[in-house]
Amino acid sequence: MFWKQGWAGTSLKDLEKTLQMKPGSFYAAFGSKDALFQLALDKYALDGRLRLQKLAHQVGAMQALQRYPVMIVERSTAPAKACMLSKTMIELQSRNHPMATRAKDHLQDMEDFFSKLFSDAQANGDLLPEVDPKALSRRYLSDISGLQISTERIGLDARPIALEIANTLKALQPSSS
Amino acid sequence: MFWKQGWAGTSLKDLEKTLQMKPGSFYAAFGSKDALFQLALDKYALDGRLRLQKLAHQVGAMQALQRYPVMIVERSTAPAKACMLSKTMIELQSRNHPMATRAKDHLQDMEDFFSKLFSDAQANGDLLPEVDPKALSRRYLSDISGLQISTERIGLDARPIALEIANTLKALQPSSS
DNA sequence: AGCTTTATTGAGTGATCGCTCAAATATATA
DNA sequence: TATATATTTGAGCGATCACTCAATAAAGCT
Repeated sequence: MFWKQGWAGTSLKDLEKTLQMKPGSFYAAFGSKDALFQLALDKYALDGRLRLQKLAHQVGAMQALQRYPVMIVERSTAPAKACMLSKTMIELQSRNHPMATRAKDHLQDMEDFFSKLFSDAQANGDLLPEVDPKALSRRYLSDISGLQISTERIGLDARPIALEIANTLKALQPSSS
Repeated sequence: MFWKQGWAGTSLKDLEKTLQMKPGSFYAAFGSKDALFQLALDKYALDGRLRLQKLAHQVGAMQALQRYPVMIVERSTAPAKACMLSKTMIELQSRNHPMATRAKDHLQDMEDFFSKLFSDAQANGDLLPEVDPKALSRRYLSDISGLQISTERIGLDARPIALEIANTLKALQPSSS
């Protein structure tokens, strides 16, 4: 619900209804709205990382990074298309809300994780050695962020964008593979 | 203020203080919070379009589209880095708020305008004829959206990303220029 | 100046916000 | 079963939300 509706867009009444909890129970269990939001935000970041990690383990880092944008577009079960980390940062940055900083840090973690995967890909010979993993991961995260914004535009088919991002990576593979 | 703080993040008290208006005057002048928001949103969309249009008139369509991402990153006077249209869509889509649809439509207008500029560039011989302006503009808007998200990440230097987006376009120019 | 029209004022509306806490209920221990 | 501990309940707190409107002041017209 936080992911879909954002911080301000989710009221305690909404949460109480969904969780089937009265105010008192809610505060006994979670402490505050912000505390639950942080749980949700951290879980979002962790789950995303685990999903990519698992995929990389199955099909290799380079393949995983190419499939990832397509996965994002096609995942229909998600409560929202846009990234919860980006949404949170965008929504709460101007209020100097602690969750904005936390979201920003999670985005940095994502970038670092992408960078690690690109390094792995290089070690496997699936990515040209002259490419800088740090620079590429920064660009890649930016592309993914844009893709997720685009995916939120109802009526627009974002799949071609996802494929183009994937193809850009494919072009960075050694020609033999 | 709406651009920076978003719809929910901007209260009438905030607006009254900044505009130096009492509630009555505010409602006499604008009708409602939503009405003023729409004025701001439409002005944002129009101004952005005019800025790019002017630039295209000065240095040509292809040059303008290459400078645009760099402009976004370097513009320090703007109240926020991220695009107000994206922010609005992201914030209000789940509430089925009319402004979300309007923001989405403005984004589509932007994409169409980009497409027109790419067509102009082709007509001028500044863009390879085999490129599809519609597909390119869709990807370009997505890249710009991602860039704007990245620019919002304080501590991160987004200029390299902007330059990479520009360079991607440069690679689509006929080799002679 | 006198009158009409227009604009501004700010206290106050009901609704909703996140949140509290004493009372009621359920669970665990003796 | 009797007592102690833990949990749930929901009315209601002060604050803030977008917004209204009768009273007041300013501007325009003859």
